[in-house]
Order: sequence, then C-alpha cells, then structure tokens
Amino acid sequence: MSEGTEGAGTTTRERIVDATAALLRRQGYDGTGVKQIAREAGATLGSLYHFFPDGKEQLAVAALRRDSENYTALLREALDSSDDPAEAVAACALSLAERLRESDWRDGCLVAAAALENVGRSPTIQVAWKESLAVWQEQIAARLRACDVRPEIADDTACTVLSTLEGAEVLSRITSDDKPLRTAAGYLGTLVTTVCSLG
Amino acid sequence: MSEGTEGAGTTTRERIVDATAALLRRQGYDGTGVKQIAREAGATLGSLYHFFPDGKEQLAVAALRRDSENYTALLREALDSSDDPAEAVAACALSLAERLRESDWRDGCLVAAAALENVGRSPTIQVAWKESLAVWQEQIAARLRACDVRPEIADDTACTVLSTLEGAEVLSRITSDDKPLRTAAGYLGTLVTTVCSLG
DNA sequence: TACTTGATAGATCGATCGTTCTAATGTCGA
DNA sequence: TCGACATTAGAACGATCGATCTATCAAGTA
Repeated sequence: MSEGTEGAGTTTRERIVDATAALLRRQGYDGTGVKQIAREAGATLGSLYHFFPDGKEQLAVAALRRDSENYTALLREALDSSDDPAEAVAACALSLAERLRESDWRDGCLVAAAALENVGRSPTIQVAWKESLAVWQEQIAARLRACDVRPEIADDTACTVLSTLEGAEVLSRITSDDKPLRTAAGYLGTLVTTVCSLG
Repeated sequence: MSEGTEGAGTTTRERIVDATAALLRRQGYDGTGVKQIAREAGATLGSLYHFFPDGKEQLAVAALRRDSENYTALLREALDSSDDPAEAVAACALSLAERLRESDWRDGCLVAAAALENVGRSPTIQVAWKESLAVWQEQIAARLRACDVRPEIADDTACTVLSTLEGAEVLSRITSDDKPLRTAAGYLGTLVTTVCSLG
C-alpha cells in the first residue's frame, strides 16, 4: 500500500469521516459523490462500504457528528471569551466570519450546507441535523441563563441568535464578504444586551 | 400532443421556468435534473435546450429571476402592511412562516435552497444570487429610511434582518416547525424599534 | 498448518447525469 | 405551393451516480 501524505485521521474509518465532512461542507449532499469521498480519503470503495454498510446517508450522519463537535467547541470558546454575554454572542459571529474568510468562503457550517436538500427526503438525516441545531441552541441558551435570563426567554433568544448566525453565514458565503456576519455580530450583541437588561 | 392539466404558464418557455423554480426550491441545484425539469414542465429535452442553449446554469438563473419577483412582492406586501416599521418587518417573517407551513415546509426561498452548492463553482449563478439578495436588502433598507433611519444604519439593519429571515427559514424547514420564523418575527420587531428610536 | 475474521481492492451493475444530435412537425409570409 | 424558420421530439453520447459483488490480503487463534 502506498501511504502518501494523508489527512489527520489515523484509521481508515476516521479518514473517511473527515473527508466526508469536508466535502459536505463545500459541496453539499447531492454534490458529493461516494467515490469522491473514498478517493479524497485515500480509501477504496470496499473499505468505505465495509465501515458504512448503509451507504451515503450513514456516512453523512457520521460526518455531521464529527463536525458538530467542532462547531460546539467553537461556540463554547466564543461564549466563554467574555463575561459580558453580549460580547460573548458577538464573538460567535466573529469566529464564524474568521473561519469562513480563512478558508476562502469554503468551510462553512455543515448543517447549513447539506440541510435543505434532504428536507422531506431523508428522515434520518433530517433528525440528525435537527439534533445538532438543538445542541447549539441549548448551548447558547445556557450561556444566557447564566446571566439570569428566564429559561423560556433564553430559549427563544438562542433560537433567533442561531437563525441569524446561520443566515449570516449563508449570506457571507454567497457574497464572498464577511460583512453580513460582522454586522450580525453587532446586532446580536445589542439584542442580548436588551434581553439581559429586562431580567 | 396531449395537453393535460398544465401549470400556470401558457408558453412552453414559461412552464419550463416555473418548473425549474419549483424544483430548485424543493431539491436544490444538484438535486434537480434537467430531464426532471422537462418532464415536470410537460416539455421535451429538445424544447428545453432550444430556449436555454446554455443549459442548466442558464435555466437556474432564469428561474431565480422569476422567483425573485415573487419574493420581492411578498416583501413589499409585508413591508406595506403596517405604518409601524417594526410590525412591517415582523410581518415579513410571519408571511414566510405561513407560506412555508402551507407547503409542508417544501417551498422556501430559492436562493437559500440552491445557493451554497454553487459557491466557488458557478460564478454566473453566484452573481445572480448575490443580486437577488441585494434587491431584497435594499427593499428593507428603503422601508427603514422612510422612517428617518440614517442610510448606513438602514443598510446594516436590513442586512441583518435578511440574514435572520434566511436563517430562520432554514431552521424552520429542518425542524418542520415555524417556531424559528415566528420567534424571529418578534425579535426583528424589537430590533427595528430600537434602530428607529435612535433616529 | 488450517480456519476465522476484519479489512482492502476494484470490477461491475443499472440508473441517471447534462448535453448534443438529427429528424420531424408546425406556422408563417411570399 | 414553396421555402424559411421556430419549435418539438426523443435517441444517443460519455460520464458519473450509489450500491453490490467477488476476490484477495493480513492478523489472530486453535
């Protein structure tokens, strides 16, 4: 076997998952082929279907689980970056902007990139995507509750913050400009300030 | 020829554009086949390539132009529905929620549904998508300027409003629940109120 | 040494992809 | 009636799709 310069993952399975996540982020679900995944991972089709007998759907869910952890970590870091919850939420948007800019607007949120194609088509994928969104929303809500925001208000606020983050990322990618995310950072800050001041 | 029960468009070209728009909304770009478009439009491949010799990309751009008008009309109606700019912007989110719910979470924004797949791949499509976003942003910004909001502030606010609308629609479609859009409506209202009160 | 099992390798399947092609059909004015 | 042109019709192309298949290889156990 010719072990060339390979990605981070050591095992074949890890390399496949990593490659899937990267390709789904850039090309979406329908735009990514199983053979392309195998090629990119330095694996063969046989290995791929050995580890993921249920095929592309199982592959996508596994990739999401992996990628979701990255996003959770990014959010955690940003949310803990300041004592001021407004600054903390704004930092989330700015972190996304930075990551996006550094990758030439290619590496965005996997959920956003490969979501709508499967709405009403693959329940498995739709549920997994929904779960990731719920985790992120709860993460933001918890940060707000820590500032004495009432639980229901915290949930609603977190929901809209997440909507704005995802939407601003889409706009930033389409326009190849981080302005939507940077602008959103400012408005999300004032939004959180308002919510917190209300108790 | 068997003229069955056909869609709204009279001419073949119109039926093709309408079918393309409907399918792109539901399935995205890569998920929609040219042959499927022709079938859905009640046209043949020959007719399709006669009117759209540049193929799928040209087809997508034409469909966007058509669909963009629909969205522009929806925004105009919502933005004119109230003298209060906050209520007007909130009405945009509620209109999107209603349309989405009525179509069982299928008919969303074409731009959002078929955008990310072509980022960094088809400049033609990316430019067209960008233009639609600019039109909608200007539409919202104009509504804010009419309430004596300073032009730069109006632009930034409109940008974030658009981000939130698109993002909330994505979340609503994934979760099959209009809560993200309805919640966003409330927060966008308070956001606009804050912006307007600052002069 | 035999046997089992996890993993790798890639040919092959039928279906569909976007596109091109030729031929036929309909609709005009001359 | 005739050509000119717009439109329709669908076969065909090479490529790729997701998935299945058999065969081989490597490591561990008896």
